[in-house]
Amino acid sequence: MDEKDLLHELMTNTDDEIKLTPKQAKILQAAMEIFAEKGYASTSTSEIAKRAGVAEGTIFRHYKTKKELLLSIVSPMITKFAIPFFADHFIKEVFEKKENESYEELLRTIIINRFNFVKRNQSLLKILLQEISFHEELQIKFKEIFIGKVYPRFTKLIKQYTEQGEISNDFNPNTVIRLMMTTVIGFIITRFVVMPNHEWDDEYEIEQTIRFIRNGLQ
Amino acid sequence: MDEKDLLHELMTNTDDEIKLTPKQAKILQAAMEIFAEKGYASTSTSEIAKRAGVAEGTIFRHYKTKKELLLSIVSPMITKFAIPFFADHFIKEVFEKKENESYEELLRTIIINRFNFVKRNQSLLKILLQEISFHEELQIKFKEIFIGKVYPRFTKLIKQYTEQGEISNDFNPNTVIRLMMTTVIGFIITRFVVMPNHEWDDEYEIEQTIRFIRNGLQ
DNA sequence: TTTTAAAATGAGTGAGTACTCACTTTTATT
DNA sequence: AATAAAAGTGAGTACTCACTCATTTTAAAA
Repeated sequence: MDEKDLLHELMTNTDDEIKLTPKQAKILQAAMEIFAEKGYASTSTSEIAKRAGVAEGTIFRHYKTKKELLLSIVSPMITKFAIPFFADHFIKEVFEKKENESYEELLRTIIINRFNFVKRNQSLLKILLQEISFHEELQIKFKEIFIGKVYPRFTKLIKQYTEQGEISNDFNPNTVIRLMMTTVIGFIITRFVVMPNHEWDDEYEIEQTIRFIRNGLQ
Repeated sequence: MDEKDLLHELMTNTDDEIKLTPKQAKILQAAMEIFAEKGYASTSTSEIAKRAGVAEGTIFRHYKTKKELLLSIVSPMITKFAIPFFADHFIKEVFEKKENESYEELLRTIIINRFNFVKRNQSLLKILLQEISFHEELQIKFKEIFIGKVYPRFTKLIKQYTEQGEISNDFNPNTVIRLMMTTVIGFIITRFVVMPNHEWDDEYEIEQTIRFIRNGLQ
């Protein structure tokens, strides 16, 4: 898992049987591209149909509304981005390191993992960031996953590392979460959204970011 | 300065004479509100006119296009946000602290200063964040100010503090800028855009953010 | 090969859209 | 009070929008 992009995954189910018709896949691909380029509201269904090489009516055969098309593209992104924080399959891979190992390795694993995920799904991240303010369904899904899944597990981890003395207990756990997340997400957004064309030494930046967080919370 | 909001400032010149007609001010206010609520592309000029209590034609008497109206609202925000980093008037206030004083005070002054600025201009920040991806004029203005004004001064400061030993010289100066800015801007965006309704202890969060940056870069 | 259902089509529809312009009202100047 | 300029108006214009639906094409089953 995690080696394919989200769009490809949307097209196949767990047994790799085809779920979508070829035209439907074309529609998703085209919509994703244009939404990322010019935003959901400025994108017309006729333009999507054109780029997908499909009649406009075909879009509405598969998606009742333009908004439903958007949600079918963006919704999975929210879950997938948060998955290492709650899906058991990933937890073993990401969280279950040798006992008492400093959290540096954990931090590194998470950052690299999410870095590569976003690298493969830059357009989707852009669309998500743009549209989450305007569509309540996305906000609800985000809150649901964050409050229900990510936050509790995160809190537990931080308390654990605070007890082990790796994180100073002067910091409120919520503040620790905020600082960690803005640093990591801030890096990823800077890297892929704000300055995607800058020449980055990714390995170096990741290592420095880890150092910054470790020092910062000590 | 800095005690009034940007919109009010747009309405008056330096001598506090009125530059805009009352209807024009109403248009700016209404446009700002609705752009922040539902985004530029989803906002119709008829709706702006309605909320402003004005005929639709009046908008186009003052602004040739809907886009010109957007730019007249958002453009000043870019300059104003960056002003403490280059306008001489502000530099004295923000940067010229006692010599050899640790940069903690500088950091605090900048954060509090920009925090309060955004507090008074939350809608404008939201619009700026939403629209900068789609309007080249805004990107150009941003780059111009950042590369020409903010970046050089920032680099100089960081080199200075690195020589003084307050910032570890293991960090590349550009990486330091990135880490500092994502932490500060990440805090402000979390505070006012992502979770504006959360109960924040602003003073506490600001102090912890300063600590995090200081520790992180040492 | 015939039947059946799903997929795809694209001209058509009514509700907007940004913007114009001939005209009226308000304000400033003499 | 007369004149000119600026501000404001709103019906009208050409066009685009998301979405519909009767019809045709494709693909799978019998």
